[in-house]
Amino acid sequence: MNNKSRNVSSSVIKRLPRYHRFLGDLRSKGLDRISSKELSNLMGLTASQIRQDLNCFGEFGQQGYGYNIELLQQEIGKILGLTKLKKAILIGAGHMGKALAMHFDMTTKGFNLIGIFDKKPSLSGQTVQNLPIHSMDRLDEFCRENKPDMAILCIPRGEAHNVAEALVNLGVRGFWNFTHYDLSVEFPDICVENVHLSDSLMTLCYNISQ
Amino acid sequence: MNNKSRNVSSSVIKRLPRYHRFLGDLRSKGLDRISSKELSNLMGLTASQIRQDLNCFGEFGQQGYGYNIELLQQEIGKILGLTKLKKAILIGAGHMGKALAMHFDMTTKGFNLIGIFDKKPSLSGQTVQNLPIHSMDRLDEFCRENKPDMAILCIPRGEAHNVAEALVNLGVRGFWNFTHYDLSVEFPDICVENVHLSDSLMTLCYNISQ
DNA sequence: TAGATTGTTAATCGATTAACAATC
DNA sequence: TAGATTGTTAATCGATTAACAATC
Repeated sequence: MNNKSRNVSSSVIKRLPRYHRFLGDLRSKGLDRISSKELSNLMGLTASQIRQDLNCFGEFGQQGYGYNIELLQQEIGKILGLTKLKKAILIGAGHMGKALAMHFDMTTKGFNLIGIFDKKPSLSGQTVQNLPIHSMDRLDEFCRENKPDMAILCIPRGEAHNVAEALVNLGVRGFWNFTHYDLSVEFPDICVENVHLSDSLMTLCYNISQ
Repeated sequence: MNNKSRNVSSSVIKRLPRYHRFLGDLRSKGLDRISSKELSNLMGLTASQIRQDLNCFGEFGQQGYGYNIELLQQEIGKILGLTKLKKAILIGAGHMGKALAMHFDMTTKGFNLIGIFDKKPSLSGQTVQNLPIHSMDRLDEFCRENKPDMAILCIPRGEAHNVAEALVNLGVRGFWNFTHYDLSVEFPDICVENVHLSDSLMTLCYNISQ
């Protein structure tokens, strides 16, 4: 990785996946190069911002030419860490959990799903995407053996605290958090990415109401 | 509604649902009042920010006392527009769509789900939460009759553009967008709230990789 | 070479934090 | 009244945009 400076602001980081996606689109259209100006028009940003963002990590362009699309996408992938797959487990195999396990390709986003857990005994033994659903009793043993890096929390809010605490103690360093529980206040050193659907829908509600 | 000034920044708006949630928690613990200082500790913010945020909309506190929890939650609910239910339709009844329709209470977030559509003929006639799944052929007629305000897009990315365009022409003013397609560039006047799961997971990947 | 476009510095804008008078 | 805490103004900080010299 090519980080110039260590601390890149989270505003910049959150734009990287979107750059990655747009560059992928351009690539699949068979295009080779693009200027920051053209890309900015496409994405609804300023060219300045794109250049600033990229320069947090290195010099990927060429004066007078622009950026090589394939190269730039690969570089952003490397920066994001997509190339080195990390191990993820899913806690909670309800509708949301199953939907993620079955229809969401995590391997192109840096993760390998290696285990699924649910506290409901009736689910134990079922398989989703060739992975058996384990009982929660086996979580401890499984984590000690397989050392997952990240856990996807698709459980009711009331269970989030205890499950998260157990997982942190078992070495899990990040959560993809679908519960309505705020893990980041409690575990400031752990990486948490929240998918707070309620918050998102309420924000939409506000905007539509205006 | 009590908006002092018209244009409240989106940074502020995006914090409102979280305030609403924390106030609900406090309420369910039977508490009556809280100061901005106490709330800031709980939420991991500064007291200043909380007071600044709230003062975009009115004066809800009392010097020397703090804020009445129940009252403040209600006020924030009103500001967000949760009290007046808007009509939503769901496009795409795959795993994600079904999970939302079955396990996500939209009525507490300002929306009423009034229709479900899927292009797959085999799903037509099935019901989810007492709502029949309609064929996409019926979308036009349904919208003219029922005038939905918002559409939840749980469809493949390739279909997003056409479906969204049709819905905008039918009067839909907002999208809860689960596709990996950027609607906001194309429809700048329409409210779009994106749930880009891929982007979210990649961001987590970056943070874990550091 | 001339034109285009980068990388980077400087200027602007907006958001967060600090401070404090007003007041319950 | 004295203590607490708001609402609000001023100061700071960070992020975005503009400008331009460097250079392909």
